[in-house]
Amino acid sequence: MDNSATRDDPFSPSVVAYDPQAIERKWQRIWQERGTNNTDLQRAQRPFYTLMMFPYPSAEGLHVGNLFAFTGNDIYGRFQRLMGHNVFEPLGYDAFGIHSENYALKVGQHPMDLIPRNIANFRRQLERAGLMVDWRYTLSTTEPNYYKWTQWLFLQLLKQGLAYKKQAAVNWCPSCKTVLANEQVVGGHCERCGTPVEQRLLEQWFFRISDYAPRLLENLDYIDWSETTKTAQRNWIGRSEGAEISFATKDVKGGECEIPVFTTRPDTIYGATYMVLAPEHPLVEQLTKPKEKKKVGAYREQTKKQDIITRKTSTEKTGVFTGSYAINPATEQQIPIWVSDYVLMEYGTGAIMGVPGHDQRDFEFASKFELPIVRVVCGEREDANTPLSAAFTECESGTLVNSGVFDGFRVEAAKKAILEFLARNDSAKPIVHYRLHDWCISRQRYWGPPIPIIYCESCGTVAVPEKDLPVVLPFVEDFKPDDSGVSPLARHEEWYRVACPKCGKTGRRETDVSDTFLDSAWYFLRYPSVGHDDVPFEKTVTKKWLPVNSYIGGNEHAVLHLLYSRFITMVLHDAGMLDFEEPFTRFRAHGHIIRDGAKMSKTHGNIVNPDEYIERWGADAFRSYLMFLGPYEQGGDFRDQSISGTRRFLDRLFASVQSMSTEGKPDPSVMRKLHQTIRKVGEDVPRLSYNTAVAAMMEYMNVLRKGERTPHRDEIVPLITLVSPFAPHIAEELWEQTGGTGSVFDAAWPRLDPSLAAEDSIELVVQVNGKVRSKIIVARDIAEEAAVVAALADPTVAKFVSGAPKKIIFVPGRLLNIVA
RNA sequence: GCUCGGGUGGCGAAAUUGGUAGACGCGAGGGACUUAAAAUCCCUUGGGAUAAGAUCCCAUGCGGGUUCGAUCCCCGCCCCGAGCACCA
Repeated sequence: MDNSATRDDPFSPSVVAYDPQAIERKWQRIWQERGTNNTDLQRAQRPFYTLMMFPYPSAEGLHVGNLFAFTGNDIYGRFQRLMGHNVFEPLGYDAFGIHSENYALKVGQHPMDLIPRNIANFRRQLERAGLMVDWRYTLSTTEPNYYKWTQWLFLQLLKQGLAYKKQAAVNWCPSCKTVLANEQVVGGHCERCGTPVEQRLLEQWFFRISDYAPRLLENLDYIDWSETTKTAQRNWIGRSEGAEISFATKDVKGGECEIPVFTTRPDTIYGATYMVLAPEHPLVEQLTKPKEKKKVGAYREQTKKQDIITRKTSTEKTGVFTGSYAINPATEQQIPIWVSDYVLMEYGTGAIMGVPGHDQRDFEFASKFELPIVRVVCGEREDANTPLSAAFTECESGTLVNSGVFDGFRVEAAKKAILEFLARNDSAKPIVHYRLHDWCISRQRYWGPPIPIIYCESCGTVAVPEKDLPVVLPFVEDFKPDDSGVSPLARHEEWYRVACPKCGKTGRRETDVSDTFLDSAWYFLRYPSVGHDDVPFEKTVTKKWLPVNSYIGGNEHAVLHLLYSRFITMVLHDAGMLDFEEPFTRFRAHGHIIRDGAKMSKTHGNIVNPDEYIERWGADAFRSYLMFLGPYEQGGDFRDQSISGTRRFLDRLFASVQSMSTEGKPDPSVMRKLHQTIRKVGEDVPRLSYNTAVAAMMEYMNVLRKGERTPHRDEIVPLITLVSPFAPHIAEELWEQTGGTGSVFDAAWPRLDPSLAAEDSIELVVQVNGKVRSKIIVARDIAEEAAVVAALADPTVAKFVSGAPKKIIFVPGRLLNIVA
């Protein structure tokens, strides 16, 4: 749109048209000069901390997805400020990690050069978007005075016994000879060269998040979070109640041996016709009979080679027999012990009882290797004697068969009874398992905070003393991962060769860096304490500002980032450093925007560059459009054409203020609509119904201008405040023009007068047999009898009613239904 | 396969979750202003019957059900999106 014609029109010099570029520049300058967006953290009376997910500063610049997220947060924050809170709205950069590193590799530049440039560009774009960010408290995870405390955090976990080292598999590309992150593995193949990915075992650092599984799960019941996010976390934590049952066996040397298995279906024990161990199970070695050694050994080698993803997704069952047998504690029969990769070492005990009749995976395995399939549960409409063609997994309708004394028990009762029966000789106990496994924080990479550990020949693993932090990530020219399987830092002896802090002998630094998710697991604690260089988070300021009051972000972080943040907060709470254990009081997941029906991507060529749109339409119109295009929590479809709608709305708002009258009195019916709008917007914004809030304001604008009337000052001034969270620049300008003092954001939200908002007559819907036949205007508080009389007086209603009505349904103030 | 979203005009979407289906916006059509165009302003805009703005019928992915009344609740399907994925 080009409004230069109107602006320069010599025939209407008195009319000043809305010029977003000029207004936005002006107010961004004023905000900066006056410190409008700054929050006095010490003196704040009603602190309110709004948090948005900090972006990864990519070289491409700000994505509309970022802006969609930030604008939604900003509106919420600005609204809270208008409601009288001292709002703190910080923003920083999540600049470490594989993303940045890969991009740097691709363009052949160093991340240490690249990142500051990207951050500067982001900062410029973010300021143009008109966010109420207090930039004095910004941070980047790549700054040594930030990651110093990330390393400190690692040391705290180490101290608590929550950090430990173990062997774990990583993705390995044999062609590129490098460790791959999960996102670099596409369908089991290396993203870059297409070679099938293998597993490699490396010593890595882990955090015991699984110790916190019960608490991470239980607290979900009381925190005010989007249900979708809570559900995702519940599934990820994956609590299952079941039993651990021991199967007795003899090892190759004839010694007694017990193999515990985990099952959620102890009721099906009579149908356990074989047993399976994970290939990595420690007992495989001693259970494999000499003549099976070769086969089993080869199978274990083969599964080790397979990459993690194809192993987990292949449907064809494979496996080998060990030659040994175990005793089913219920039937006391011998059952063969197999090894198969469909059993995972990470879950349960790494061993299962095979119940092919009632588990589809076991059914497939048993069918393939011709193991006996016994039915022990029967559905209501089933014949217990017909052979199974698939596993019968229904629980509710099942009754036990072929299960000795338990025949006839219902599944739920049988679970309990069989468990009690087995517990008598200690071969079973009830147990709860979680699928959440420990958090691997080691990365064999360059672009991250070095893990603060020194390995000493005589002292072993030694923590870097806190006074020596940060362990600064050195600038190295060759940061590309290589075939060594360890971090590029391991090529720099001058860096890793250090004296042991304990004994002074030669030591070697840990050369792995930590996971980016560790950087982001505590950044919200840091913001209010930026500037306190001697502590990670300062005591009084933390007490005042945390936990975070409002956090709005994408659900793609529902499990990783949000769960890790909760875990870290709990750990710090337990260490006595925080007095709360949940970091985010309220969390809302926003949706995602697509464009012209497709996800935005380079290949589709439908990426929106915010700069161009802000240039063309103004930040205010662009922000408002992003909020208007669909329900915020669901996202929506971005269409270029539609932006003109929100822009026109702002044009009209601007024009109406220029031409408003200050004489006479406001129209009572317009004032009624105004108060209805104040109510509607005030209700919609807190629940993130931004699209309907904008619609309500547009509707009011239509009322204001209906029949080319000139709006009165009192009718329009409150609308400026309603619009301000969405379109802050134009609101400030109009606030100033209408004689407001200071910033509109330091004024108050318009006071709602419910009596002014109330209608005295209403449109009552009249139905006959549930079909709308008429609408009659009646007093708001009309009684049922009077309403029936009025309705029957209406000829179209009367037409459908013959004789006395059978029934009357009356919804006061709304609807009357006559059942004839 | 499992879990969570979602399916409503030409399009993005509303409907205070059992009470007027389609608010608001885009687009489209018509008109005013203009030499003209753009911009702006006004009117129309789910489909059908009808001389009609009166009135009636049909319509919220499909098929049933509950109810005076269903976009909303229940049962059985189909499609789209996102995430998880051999978790015993």
